[in-house]
This record gives sequence, C-alpha cells and structure tokens, in this order.
Amino acid sequence: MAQAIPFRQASPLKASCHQCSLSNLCLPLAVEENDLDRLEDIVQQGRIFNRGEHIFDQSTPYRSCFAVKSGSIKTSIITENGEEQVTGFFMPGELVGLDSIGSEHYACTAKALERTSVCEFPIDKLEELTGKLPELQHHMYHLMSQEIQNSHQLAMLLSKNTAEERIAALLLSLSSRFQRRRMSPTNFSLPMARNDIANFLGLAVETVSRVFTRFQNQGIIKARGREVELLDIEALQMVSREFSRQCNN
Amino acid sequence: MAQAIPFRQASPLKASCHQCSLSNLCLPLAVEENDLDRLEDIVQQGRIFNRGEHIFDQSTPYRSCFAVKSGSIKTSIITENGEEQVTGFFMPGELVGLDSIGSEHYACTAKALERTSVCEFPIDKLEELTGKLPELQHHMYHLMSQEIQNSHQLAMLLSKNTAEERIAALLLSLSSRFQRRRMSPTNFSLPMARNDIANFLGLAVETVSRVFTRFQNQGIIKARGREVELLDIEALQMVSREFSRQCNN
DNA sequence: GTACATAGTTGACATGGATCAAATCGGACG
DNA sequence: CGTCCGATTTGATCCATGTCAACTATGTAC
Repeated sequence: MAQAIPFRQASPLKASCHQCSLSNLCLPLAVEENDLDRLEDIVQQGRIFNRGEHIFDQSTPYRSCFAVKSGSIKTSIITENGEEQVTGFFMPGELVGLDSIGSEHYACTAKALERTSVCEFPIDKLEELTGKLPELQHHMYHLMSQEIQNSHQLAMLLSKNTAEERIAALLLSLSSRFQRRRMSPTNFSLPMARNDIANFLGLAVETVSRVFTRFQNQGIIKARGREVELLDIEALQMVSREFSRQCNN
Repeated sequence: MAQAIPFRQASPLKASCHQCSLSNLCLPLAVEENDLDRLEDIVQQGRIFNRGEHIFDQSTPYRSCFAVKSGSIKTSIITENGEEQVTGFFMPGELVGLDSIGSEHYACTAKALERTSVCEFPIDKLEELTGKLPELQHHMYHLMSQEIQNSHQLAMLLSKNTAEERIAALLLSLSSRFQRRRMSPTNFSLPMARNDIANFLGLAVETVSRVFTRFQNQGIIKARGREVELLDIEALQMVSREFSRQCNN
C-alpha cells in the first residue's frame, strides 16, 4: 500500500490532503480544490498508534476528532459499574469522535485495533472553518446525522434481530466498507476480536463463534480465525433481512 | 397551561422566541439576546398536529427540523420488510429531525402522540444562520452529538439490560425530562402507549405490562393506564444500574 | 346507553441465547 | 522448539422473555 512514494515514510506533521488516497472518503470530499489548503492548515497528520493504544479516553476534555488513515479503531463506553459497550468500529476514511463534538468531554474511548495512523482535526479550528465553508459545515451535519442513523440501525438490530441476522449484517457492513476502499468485498481479515464483535452486537462470544461455524457449515462463508471469505453474499443478505444499507456504524 | 395569555390563542406565523417559556431549553438557549431576532426571522411558529398526524415522513425530502412546543412526538423507522422501530420520544423544548440534517431525505417518520404544536426551522436557513452564529453552530453540534450518545445509551440498554432495567431507565429518563420543564418528576402521564414503549425498548408488550405490575407490587411505582407515580425513585435507580444520566433520548 | 374497536393485562408454554465448563488453537517469547 | 496465556471453539444446561391465547378495561361512534 505504501510502495508508491518510497521516501516519504516519515511524513511531516503537516502533509497533504491533496495527495491522500482517502480524500474521496474523508473530509476533503466536501471541500473544493481551492479551499483544500485551509483544511490542510488545521489538520495534524501522521500520528501513529500501536495496537491497544488509546487515541482518546472517555471523560477527558474534548480536543479533536480524528480521521482514520490506515488501520482501524474501536470506540466503547464504560458504565459506572464497569461494563463496556463497544459503540463502533472505524476504518480508513472514517471519522472518530463525532459523538462528542460540541461536548466538553469525550463520550467514549477510542482504541487502536491494530497499528493505526490517524489525522487529527482540532475541534476549535474545525468549528471555525466549518463556519466559513458552508459545504464543509453541511458535510459535518451529514456525517453526524449519518452516525445517528447508524446508531439507530444498531439499536434496531439489537432489539429485533437474531444472532445470525446481526452477524450477517455486520459482515455485510464490513464488506461494503472494504469495497468502498476498492478492496475485496468478499475476502478480508476482521480487524476486531470475536469478543468485540460479541460485545458490539449484544451477544455472548460463544454465540458469535457458533454462528460463524454454522455459516461455514452452510457454505455461506469461510473463516479461519480473523480471515474471512464471503462465499455467498446473497445468502447473507437473505439472512440479514434488514438489508443493511450500510447498517451499523 | 394555556391560561396565561388568553387572547393569543391563534398565534401569528412569526411569533416570539423572546416570550417562549421554553427558550431556556430550545435553540434560543445558545443565542445571545441581540441575535435572537435572527433566529425568530427564520422560525415558523405555531403549526399544530392532532394525535396520530405525521410531522414528516421517512424518505420524503428533508426540509426542516422541528422543536416541540407542546405535546409530544415519537419517531420511528420502517424497514424494507415493514417492521417498525421506535427511535425516540420528544417532549417540549426538544428538537426532532436531527438524525437527517445534511441528508437529502428524512431518515424517520415523526408522529404526534397527542395534540402537539411545533416550531419549524427550515434547514437551508438554519444552516445559513449557524454559519454566522458560532455559538449556535456549536450548539447544533452539541445537540447532534448528544443524540448520538443517547442512541448509544439505548443500544447499550438493549444489548445488556433486562426488561426491568430498561423500563426503569425509561421512567427515570421521562422523570428528569419532566423535571427540566419544572413539572413533577414523580407524577406524570405517559405520552406513549405500552406498545410504543415495548417497541422502543425491544420488548414484547406483554413483558412491559408485566414489569409495570411487578414494579407496582413492589411499591416502586403506582400506575393506572398512562398515569404514573414514581413512589421510590431510589429503587428505580437501583434497578436501572445503568444510572441513566439522561440515558435514552 | 350500547356496541365495537383498540389498548392493556394475565396465564401457559416454548425457545434462543446466556452461562458454566472444558477442550483446543494460536501466537509471543524465552 | 517448548511453554504459557489469551482467544476461540464446542458441549450441556438453564432461564428470561417471546409467543399464543384468552380475558378485561377503556374509549369512541352512533
């Protein structure tokens, strides 16, 4: 993936949205060519996190939202009694931290699921900029409302659907998100552990495991550990009657 | 409730945020006295809906978001296979339609649960205004992120909590929202049917009914139809260990 | 007031998925 | 290359809640 520009390995703090391969997914999507510089002016690029490291922590003062550049992130909230709820998974091109914009503190914790690099958008500067660029403001509204909708879809999945339906929906969601990045929609490796899947979907790990093997026996998927191959997408869509537009998260 | 201003029954289309009793809850909250006129300029006041009437419909072009002035509203989404999922209940001072801002179409349907009056904020004008008033923009971000958080709390409730916990959390949420409006937090009438509660909380109606009677037998609440009295709030908070900051929507 | 429709309650029973327990796999590290 | 620990899988059992069915209460129209 990083073979194109051999000598830019250690990228400067302020690098280029112009050259980013994700510019058609990320915020630049909403910004005209002329104004792209202004977005570049406020973004801090190139921060890298190892697996398990926190990008930000629940209840700490809100500073920035982050775009995933490579790798993947999970967000979760911890309740007073210590239970964790995974609220989302984020892949390259997606924005993390929208659930706390306009709040004093982060509403969740964001954790790198693998070695992950992000671009950081300091919120004060971003708000200032969205005040000046109506299309960017519009896009922020759009992204946030999308996040609300995703969350509603998740709530729906949790309250109305069986274990099989939930897992089918998740697989399809991941599939379409890989496809959007021009990667194989049928052949990918899950960034998250079974445990995270279970938590996210409101299931026990054991149930997740069982459904995976059941799907495998039915010839719908092939799974070895985190490597997954979707053999019969149509069947998955049938299982997940909730035709998962882009469904959860 | 409407006895204070006897002759203003049929209010003019452009009436006053200045005089509105909800101005400390609604959008004016974020606008300085001087700028309030500009908000008044874009708001269309006084639309009234009877019980069961739709404020807007899923998949129709997005035009406006609405503030509840009196009465109450439920929002729900309908899936391809015709299932309904109630996504929220909205009471006076709260904004409906944030889940679709920035989208082309409404993501849900909003329905009056009783005779309900609303103020309408046309989205193009609102976006224009938020571009000019940074505090208002900030507040919009805040409201939307709040909505994401609420939805995550709901997802959490649905995936981790028992029927009793869910219902306790809902009662507490309603209680605190009545209190915010300076109404009794212990003595109120539910704006929604058991059916809506069940759907919202991912339960069967029968289960809702049973939990209500169980709570009643334990002396935690008193319920006759939609009239509810919370006899022991502490007990409710114990049941809903998910201490429901403001919990679900 | 009577009647019909809708909303709510209660009971009996079935079941999907949680829970507990144990075995196996996989990968990091010396 | 063996060891150890977490992740995953598999099996057996139990229970909260869904489902089906019947009954009651409430309210609305004539």
